[in-house]
Amino acid sequence: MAKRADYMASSSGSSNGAHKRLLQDSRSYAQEHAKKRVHISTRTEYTYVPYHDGYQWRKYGQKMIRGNTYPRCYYRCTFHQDHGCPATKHVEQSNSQDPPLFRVIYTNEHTCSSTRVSDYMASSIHIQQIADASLIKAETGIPLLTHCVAGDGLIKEEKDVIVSSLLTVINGCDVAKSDVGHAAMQENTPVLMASNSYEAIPSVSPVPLAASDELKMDFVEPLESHWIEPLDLGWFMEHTQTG
DNA sequence: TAAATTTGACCCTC
DNA sequence: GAGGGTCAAATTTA
Repeated sequence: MAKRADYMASSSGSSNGAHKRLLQDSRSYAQEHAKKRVHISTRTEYTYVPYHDGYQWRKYGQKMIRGNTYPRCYYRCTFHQDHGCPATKHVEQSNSQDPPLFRVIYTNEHTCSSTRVSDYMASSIHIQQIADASLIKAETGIPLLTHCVAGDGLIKEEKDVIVSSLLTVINGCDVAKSDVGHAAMQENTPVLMASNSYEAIPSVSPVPLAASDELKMDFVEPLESHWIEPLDLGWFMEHTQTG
C-alpha cells in the first residue's frame, strides 16, 4: 500500500519515464497483492437496521451501481487504521418499502475484539437456516396458496422479511438487556430509521432498538398483507432450543 | 480542532 | 471501455 501511495503522490509531477516505471510498480504490486489474497470471507444479510450490528463503521465511499435504484455505501471498521481490522461492509437499499429493506454485504471478519457481535453473527446464520426451513415447511403445507399469490418471488421476499424481523427482535432483546440499550431506553432516545430516500441513510450507528410490542407489530403487518401463513413460533422455539 | 462524511478521481478486473 | 472498489482532498459536524 505504501508503494501505491507513493505512486499516487508523485504521479502528477513525474516525467514520462518515471511515470511509466511507477505505473508498472503499481500494477505489479497490485498483482502481487492479488496473489496473496488467499481467503476472503463474505456474508450477505437483509435487514431493516443495516447500521446496527454492534460494530463501529466509518464510511469511505458511496457509488451508484448500474441497474440499482439506490447507491451502495462502503464502510470500513473504525479500527481499520488503529488495529488493522480488515472488516468492511457494503450497504444498499433493496426496496422502497417503509421501512426499506437493506442488503448488507460483510467482507472479512473483525480482528478487533467484540464477543457480543460474534453472538449476533452466529444468530444471523442460525436464523437464516430457520427461515429457510420454515418456508419449506410452509410451502409444502400450503403450496397452492403461496404460488397462486405471487410465485417464487414472494418466497424470497417472505424469507427476507422473516430473517430481518427475527434478527431485529432478537437483537433488540439482546441490546435491551445490555447497559447501552438500557441507557437508551431510559433516555427515551428516538430510534434512527432511514426513510424511503437513500439520502436519509445515516452513516453512523443508530441507537440500539429496544424490544417493544410496537416493534414486533411492525413486522407482523407485511406478512398478513401478503396472505402468508403465520410463522409457526412453537416450532421455531423448539427448533431453537434443540438446535 | 479533531473526527467523520462527501465526492470526484483513480485503479483494477472483466 | 465499462463498472465496481478505493483513495484522499475538501467539507461538514460535534
